[in-house]
Amino acid sequence: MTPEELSALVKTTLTEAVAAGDVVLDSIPDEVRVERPKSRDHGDWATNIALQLAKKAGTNPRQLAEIIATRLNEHEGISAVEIAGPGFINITLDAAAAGQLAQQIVEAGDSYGHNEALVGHTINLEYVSANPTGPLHMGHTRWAAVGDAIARVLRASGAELTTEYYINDAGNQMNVFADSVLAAVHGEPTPEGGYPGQYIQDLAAQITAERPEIKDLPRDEALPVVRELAYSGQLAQIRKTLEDFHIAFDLWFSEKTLHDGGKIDDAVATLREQGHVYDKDGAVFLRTTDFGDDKDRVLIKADGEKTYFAADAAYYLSKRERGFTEKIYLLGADHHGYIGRLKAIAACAGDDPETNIEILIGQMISVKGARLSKRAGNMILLEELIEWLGADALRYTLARYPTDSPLDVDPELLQSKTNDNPVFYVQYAHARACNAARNAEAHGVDRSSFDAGQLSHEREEELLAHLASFPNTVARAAELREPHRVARYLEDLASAYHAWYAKCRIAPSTSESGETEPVSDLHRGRLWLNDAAVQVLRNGLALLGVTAPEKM
RNA sequence: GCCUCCGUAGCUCAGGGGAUAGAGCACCGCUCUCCUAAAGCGGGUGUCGCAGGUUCGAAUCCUGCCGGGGGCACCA
Repeated sequence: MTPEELSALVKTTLTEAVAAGDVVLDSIPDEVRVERPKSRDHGDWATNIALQLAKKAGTNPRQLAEIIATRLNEHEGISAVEIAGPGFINITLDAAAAGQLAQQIVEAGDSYGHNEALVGHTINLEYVSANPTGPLHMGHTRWAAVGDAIARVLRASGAELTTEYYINDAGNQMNVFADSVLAAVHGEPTPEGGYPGQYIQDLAAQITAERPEIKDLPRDEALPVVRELAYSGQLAQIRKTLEDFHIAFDLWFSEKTLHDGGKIDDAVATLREQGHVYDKDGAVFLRTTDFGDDKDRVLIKADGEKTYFAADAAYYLSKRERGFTEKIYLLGADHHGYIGRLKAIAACAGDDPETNIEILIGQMISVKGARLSKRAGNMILLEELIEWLGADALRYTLARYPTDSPLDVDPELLQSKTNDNPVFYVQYAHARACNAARNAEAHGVDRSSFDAGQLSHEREEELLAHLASFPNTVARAAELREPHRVARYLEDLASAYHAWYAKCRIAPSTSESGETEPVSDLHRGRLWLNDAAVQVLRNGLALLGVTAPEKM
């Protein structure tokens, strides 16, 4: 029996009690929370439902708990129900009812953990969106790892999701970029305010190799060509780095297409119709202060040029037209000033800024002892971090912390192979479990039958309870956009696995006289449980984009 | 000045209004003639920054203060 099934059972019980007139309640909550209590003395699962509803039911919590407990106790699979403290209901399951879960997990396979928490939500998730004027650096890595993990938990929770990378390929910084590369093509120093860094030289060399004639073209003819080649070269390199980080976007959205397609004018017109646009001093403003922004924002400058803000608005409207109910933006802490104006865009467009748009701000990260890149001036590059630390360790570490806390990555820790390095601890549990299964098979243990009641060891109950909590963990991670919960969960699960492994042997043992004990239902049952643990460790790591090695 | 995030064990950090606030590290022991000891088990640690408030109950929610990180553009 899973906690979800138990929760449903408690709810049914409550409904029945109301129908029978034992309890007076206007409404029954949609969801009854069933939790794993901290202390094992408090049973397998506990609910505080009686504490929550006592006042509404016009009774005291213990009395209400008593009514629920009596009815609950009659159900199959429940071995004990106790009322404790102010009115907690503590529930203990039959070993067989708890053990059944192992088989359910194995049968569910990769889909175990998938849930329906976000069914019906059509979500757009935009992240990274680094300018294509340089390589990805450390500032982008956190959102790359966390954003992709969020995407995975959202999908696992039933959301319909599109992930997007917004390419800032219009505007002045592209001209500056092109100027810088062109200067490098001619072997000239970087222009004032241009992009420094060896990568500009590299791009120039690449372009010169492909198109040697560019060097001889007049400047105004060379510039657009260089611009296009440098842009596509840099973007390709960004995509390659993300691929190496095991990240794929559904859509690469070009800002330029907004300009070229007249989408910005359309957006201004739409916002004007909504009554939020005004003209002043020759410029066109959006009255974002109506919705909490600290100042109105310019859409079109007095010189007729469209601002980045105008493109941001047009992009938002594009997302809106494409039918997304929730538009999530992942931004670095340096962009937190954008919250007000982006929310205001949503409000001006007629959306609810509380629900239709979400802006997640990630705090800064640093890496101890990281060497600054020669290639990119003062930056630490994502590609170099991947090469140095490995995609698995990097992704896991970045996804392990809530994004609102600053993070200092310790490379030495990431490379250590002991249990103070969480990614190795979890991966090792998986590899160890795979090895245990191979060993058991070699000793003749098979999966021909499954007797759930065999899994009655204390460590088995503990492991089963952890395995049971996985779907709820995924659902919570998705609802709160907090994938670090999955990582923390995996560490707890790995710990429960190691503890079980130390006490409960899967393969039959050999006595001192050299006789091997016969394979029993206990061995088979444990192999099923081991399979279930392997499955959940793998599924959890997959949500973080981390591999689950079968051997280490 | 305004906005925003943070403050929990010696360190790095978890913690969904619930029971005795938890992990890992560090420190001290113990456990491999059978599955990976890259592991497990035991040992103590707290004015949850401070002060009010909400409630049956607050590390958690609200307000104020103190301390620290980050940010303010007709920039891109």
